[in-house]
Amino acid sequence: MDNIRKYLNEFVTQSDQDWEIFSSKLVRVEFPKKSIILEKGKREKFLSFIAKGIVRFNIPKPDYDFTFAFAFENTFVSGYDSFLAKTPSLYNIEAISDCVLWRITCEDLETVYDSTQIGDRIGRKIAEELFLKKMKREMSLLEDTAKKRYLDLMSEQPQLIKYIPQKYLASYIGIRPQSLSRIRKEISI
Amino acid sequence: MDNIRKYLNEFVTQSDQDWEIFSSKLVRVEFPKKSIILEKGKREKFLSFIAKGIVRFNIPKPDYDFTFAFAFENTFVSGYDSFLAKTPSLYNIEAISDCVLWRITCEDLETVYDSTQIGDRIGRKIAEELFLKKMKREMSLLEDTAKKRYLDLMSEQPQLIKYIPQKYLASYIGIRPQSLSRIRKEISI
DNA sequence: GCAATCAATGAACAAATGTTAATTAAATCG
DNA sequence: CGATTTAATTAACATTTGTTCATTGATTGC
Repeated sequence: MDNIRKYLNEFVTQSDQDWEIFSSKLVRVEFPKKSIILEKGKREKFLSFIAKGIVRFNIPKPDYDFTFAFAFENTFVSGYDSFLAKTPSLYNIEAISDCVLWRITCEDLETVYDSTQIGDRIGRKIAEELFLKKMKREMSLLEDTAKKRYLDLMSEQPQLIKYIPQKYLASYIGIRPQSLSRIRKEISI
Repeated sequence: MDNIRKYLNEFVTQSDQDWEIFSSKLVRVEFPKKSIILEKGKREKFLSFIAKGIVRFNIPKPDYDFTFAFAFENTFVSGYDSFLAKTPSLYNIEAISDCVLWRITCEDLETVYDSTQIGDRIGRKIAEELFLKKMKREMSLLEDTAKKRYLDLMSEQPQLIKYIPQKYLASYIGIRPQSLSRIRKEISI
């Protein structure tokens, strides 16, 4: 749990008391590789901190499985839209590798928001952080070619390329696996 | 200013006292069509509510002008990344039509965050709202064709098509103006 | 370890979008 | 209004990505 506090401290300093209120709600859960952490159609009930592992956000479709995002160790993950709007999730969240999560329920988080000085601020900072990430991604999706997105991903997260199957990477980049193969071939030449 | 309070009330009910603290900081500013509200390279100092008009987010480039987002009446607008991280803005914000904004400075907003019960909650809700929008957009950019994005935009915001030059719409959709012309031609047939 | 399954590659052709350049239409400004 | 500038359209060709299908490579589970 120390990592969670460390992560939060980058955003905002909390009193020991507030941290106690928050951390007492956290529950440790393990998910084996390929298990589904959040199922499409169900409502997200948790905000989770990834202590170990990698997850993907995906929409299973008749023709193919659409992966649009990843989340990595030492970050928060949630079906945030479902969580916030209390609507059924539009996507799955799936463990790519064996994962360890620390989770807090929606209701408990509301309690934290209401009963601590700092709850809303943490929530604000997390939402702000998520927004900035999506904004960068929006620009990349509009401006860059698939090849550039792949090269960027390689240089920014080289270790991930090893653990994430290429078909998921391809989907994330916005192309088909065959096209990613083609790009990889070009690059290596 | 009533519209601002109305907008905020959809997120969170505020006490009259909190509203007074917040609204007393708001300053009305007009921007004529084509004027620059936030200049690339400068730091965003305001959170603004659009009382009237439409703005676009753009990056001016040697070869062409890249528009990646719009903001409309009765929503908040800001160079939020620059605002939050206190870094130079990566883009311009420009008035597409004559605009009326109500602005609060970064510093005043911090004061509101610190001196009201509700400041962080408003900030959280705004950031959450922005994040959800970007998430929907991410999926659309990955999944949909340019034609589908154009048709969606037409059905969701039909009035906008009238006011926003097509070259900006094309950029927003992720294609060149020539390609948008081609798509429009196909559709009308 | 082997069979079965799934992932990655490769090639040929189709579809979508980009690029360039010319033409027409619309907006702006005196 | 008329002249000038800017925006939108069109067309021809180039490039990128998608689609289909076959083949090879890697994993999984018994």
